[in-house]
Amino acid sequence: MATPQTGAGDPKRSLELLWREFEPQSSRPGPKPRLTIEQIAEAAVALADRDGIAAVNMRDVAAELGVGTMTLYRYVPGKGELLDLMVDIVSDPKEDAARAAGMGWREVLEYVADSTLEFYQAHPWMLEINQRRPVLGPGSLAGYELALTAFERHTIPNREANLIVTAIWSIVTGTALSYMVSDTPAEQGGPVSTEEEWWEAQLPYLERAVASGRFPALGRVQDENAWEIQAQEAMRYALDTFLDGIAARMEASRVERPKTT
Amino acid sequence: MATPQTGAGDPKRSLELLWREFEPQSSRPGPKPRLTIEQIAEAAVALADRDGIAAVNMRDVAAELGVGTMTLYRYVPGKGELLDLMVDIVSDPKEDAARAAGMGWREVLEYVADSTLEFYQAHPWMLEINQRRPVLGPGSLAGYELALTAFERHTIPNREANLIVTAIWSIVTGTALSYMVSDTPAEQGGPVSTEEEWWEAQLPYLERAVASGRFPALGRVQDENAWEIQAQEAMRYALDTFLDGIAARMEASRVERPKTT
DNA sequence: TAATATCTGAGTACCGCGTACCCGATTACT
DNA sequence: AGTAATCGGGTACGCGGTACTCAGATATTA
Repeated sequence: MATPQTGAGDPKRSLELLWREFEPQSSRPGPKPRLTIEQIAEAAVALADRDGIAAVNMRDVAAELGVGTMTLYRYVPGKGELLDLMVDIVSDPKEDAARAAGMGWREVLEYVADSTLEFYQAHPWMLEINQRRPVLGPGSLAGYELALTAFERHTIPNREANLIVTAIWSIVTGTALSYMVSDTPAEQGGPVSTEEEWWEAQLPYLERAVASGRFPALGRVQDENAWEIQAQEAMRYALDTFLDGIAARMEASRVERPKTT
Repeated sequence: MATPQTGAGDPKRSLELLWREFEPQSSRPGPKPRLTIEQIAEAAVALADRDGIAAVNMRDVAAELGVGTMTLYRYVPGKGELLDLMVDIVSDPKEDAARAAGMGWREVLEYVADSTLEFYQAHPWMLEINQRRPVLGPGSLAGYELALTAFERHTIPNREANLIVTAIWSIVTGTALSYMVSDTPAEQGGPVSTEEEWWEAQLPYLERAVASGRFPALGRVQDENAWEIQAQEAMRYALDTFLDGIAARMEASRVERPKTT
């Protein structure tokens, strides 16, 4: 568990946990549980939203809920599985899905991209998590489902639809990673706390590097506000350009073999 | 250090470490160092390439070099700074820069994207690392410099050049994240080791989810080889589409205000 | 209603990892 | 030669994940 990553625990147990709706347990002897899995996940998410993913540990999550540390293990197999659960719960677009109904394909994709960026703003710890081995639960599937609805009334090969959705996810996540250098409160105790201080520390070195002449192209980009770019702007630039390319391609194929609507 | 991320250590000390070329130390009393900073970084990189970033710990890196654990701290302030060093060292495009000379802008950008994908194949642990607070050292700057050379002979506003380079980085990194579900040897001891087993475990749940009717669009994408997509293909699709958009934009601006070459 | 099987909550302890501290050995400058 | 700084590396501590364990509570079954 050194690296917070999805699928770090036993994936079978993660899947059982995420899809627990599939196996409603019958009534059993013994006391009723004091907690629910949802409560634990929400407490962990709240902690992560507030202090970053590094602050999420079993002791503190338990303390947040007013129970002993080991009590959590009655509900969740381990920290790895809890992380998968957190990811799936926040990934659920919930009521967003309804809003996308009736939009055109481009509108839906733009809406998905925008709300994903907002999502990263609300849960910056999602950018700290290594997403290899995604554990697909109801939440993630709902998110993918939402993106796919863009092509509901269009004849796009499934394979291409997948490529498009992945591309958009890449664009949004990539720009979020590049520009959301969030100041997680967790590290405010560290030697350099704010983003501003961060760049300030690097400046003298960058200046010397450019002065050395080893980076001529970089040196030419020193003017104006070339570096003052926000996540929203960078994402929209990449997204718009990409969607222009898609639109051109769709237009071309429509001209090739005309089709009603 | 729970989360392996750049800039986790003291950034000032990281910068001093990365830009150590700026301050060549004069001869000092005491024994000659047995190691060099490069050796340590390379040992750590080799370990990460082989077993993933989670396998990189001070004890094992030291053992790899045949020295005591604490000896490393004579050369490197701490693990966080070592990680920044590893990132910067592998980020250096080295001889790639020469090969890009003379290429057209699109060719350069495609070359950068392709070699970045290969880079992730060689160093999959770079995808496991959280890149917030990038510490800019000579290696990363050289990488950025290489991408910027694409616009050397074109009049593109600096701001836009930045947006394009970032977009390409997002596309490559995003698709790598999505499709390079690498089987890091480190976790081969775990309950599910190969990628195949991984998807196999998820399949029954996905089938039940689709069968439930809650994900109609997903259900429609069940045919053919819609899900069999490789990183290379996904990246090229997104990249080509994006570059098409850029080309169209450049063409439009050239028509607007004609310019020689 | 009584018996029983099972579950809950939580303290204790262990292990892996980063690293602070310390000491003897070594070597350049005066 | 004397001095002072540096090098190697052993020891130990703190933090975080979690295995083990057991007393007490409680829903089901007879």
